[in-house]
Amino acid sequence: MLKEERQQAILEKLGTDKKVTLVDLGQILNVSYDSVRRDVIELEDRGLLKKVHGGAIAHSYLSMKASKGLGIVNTEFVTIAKKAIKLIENNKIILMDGGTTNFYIAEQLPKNLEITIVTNNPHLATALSEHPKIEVILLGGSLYKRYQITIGSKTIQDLEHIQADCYFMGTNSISIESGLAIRHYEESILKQKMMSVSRKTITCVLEEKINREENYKVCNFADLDFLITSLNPADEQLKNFRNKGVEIL
Amino acid sequence: MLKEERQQAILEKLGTDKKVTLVDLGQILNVSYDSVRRDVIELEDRGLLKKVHGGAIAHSYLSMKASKGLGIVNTEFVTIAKKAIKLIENNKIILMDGGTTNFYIAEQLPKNLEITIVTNNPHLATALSEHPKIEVILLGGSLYKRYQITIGSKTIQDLEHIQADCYFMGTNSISIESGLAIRHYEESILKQKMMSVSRKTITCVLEEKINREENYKVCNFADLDFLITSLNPADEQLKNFRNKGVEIL
DNA sequence: AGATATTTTGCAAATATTTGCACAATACCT
DNA sequence: AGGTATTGTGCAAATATTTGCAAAATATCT
Repeated sequence: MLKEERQQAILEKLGTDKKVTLVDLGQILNVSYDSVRRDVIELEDRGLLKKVHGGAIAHSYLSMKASKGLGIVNTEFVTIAKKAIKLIENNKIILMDGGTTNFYIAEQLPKNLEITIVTNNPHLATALSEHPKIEVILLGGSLYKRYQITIGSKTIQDLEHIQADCYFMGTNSISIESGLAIRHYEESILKQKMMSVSRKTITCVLEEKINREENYKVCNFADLDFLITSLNPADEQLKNFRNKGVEIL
Repeated sequence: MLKEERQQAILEKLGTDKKVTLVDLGQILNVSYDSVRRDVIELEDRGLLKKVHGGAIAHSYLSMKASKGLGIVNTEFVTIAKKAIKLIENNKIILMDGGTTNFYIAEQLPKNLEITIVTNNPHLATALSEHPKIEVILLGGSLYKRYQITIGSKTIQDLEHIQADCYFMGTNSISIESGLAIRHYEESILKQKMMSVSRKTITCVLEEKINREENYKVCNFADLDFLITSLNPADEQLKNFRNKGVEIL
């Protein structure tokens, strides 16, 4: 029995049952416990299920899809999150601001990761309650309702005392000429501050945001350390971004 | 049965019933009392429910949302919120901390009220997005997952620059002898700080919390300015609290 | 095709987690 | 106040996981 065949079967099983134990899987598929365990680990790495002690359970969005019949998972998020998570190591201090992509990455972080996440996004903060080992620091300030983040001089002041290892910056647009830019002035200032207190800056962008331009510039493209997209780093669309001292993943 | 499966079942049960006893859970899920007990503790640590003596109840914010949907709201909350809202005037700066009662009051605030709410409760902050005229300031700090509030020296530091008109303090217990006390040390210190930066302190307590005692004292009863309960101010239960310089509503 | 790498698989010992139980301490109820 | 129920702890058995290793299967190269 091929590995892919097994893994497909595991996902199908989870699609109907929502949960399986590794022992069951081993018997059903007629392979060793170890093999199914390794399969499950691989599938978890790809973000296709959630591994738990003794078995696996369907990912919320998979069961969503099955039960409610809505929402095709944006595979872009899955790809981006997987790449992003590779950059995160134990005991690091990670800065994350608002945006859907960051929220998704945070949710997908491995449960055993022991890191500190500093964020100005209260939704992201409370969502991380699911991760017992992650310490969450919420940045204070005025709540900007439209984007559901805190903002303003208080938020910037909170950052004074922080030295983060890396900063996952959400962005609305990225281009070679205009760099990274967003739609809100105060937020652009805040992002600059966040960059300045972080050793590395990483941005994860959806395809639709590449080569777009917005009003308030945050930084030049070359100021980044990593660019993560759902595309293959060799993709044509990323041609202009190469050889600028930014690692493309 | 997988641990996660059990925990999910517990949350689902709570979603519909609002409360469960550990004994019931053990029988329904067909596992030992100890296991469900440990599950409930874990879930509480993640802020997903509230553990009570002998069982668990749905977490404030979840149960609040769920019960509103069903049109069932604890009438105590309604009574308390009406009294509390009378104390709030336009252009005031209001400090509110964690707790179900404050959450309910915040949700019930008139939509045309133009005030600023300062809070260390991210759920309350984001819920106020529904109120376009209310400015929301979120206090930063470490997120204490169990109670879903920010806490610690950062939070206290954020308060340094604030002078509030009134502070709605959540509490776990109130009695004449022991004053107001709660279960968590750091939070008790924070509440003291909040009192010190507010002109008036108001506490809203459910009937069940009257004459109870907890571990960490926040202040004496007489240090309050207003006490709000669902009872008639002339009620027998409040007898001891009269003539102490605290206005009872 | 045949030889050589690479990946996959199953196994076993060392670790770690989960679970149920006992018992003392505490909280609750009438 | 006293009896019962509930908690917090420590413990030991049962289960799971990790890791290294070697055999089998598969892919790669000349």
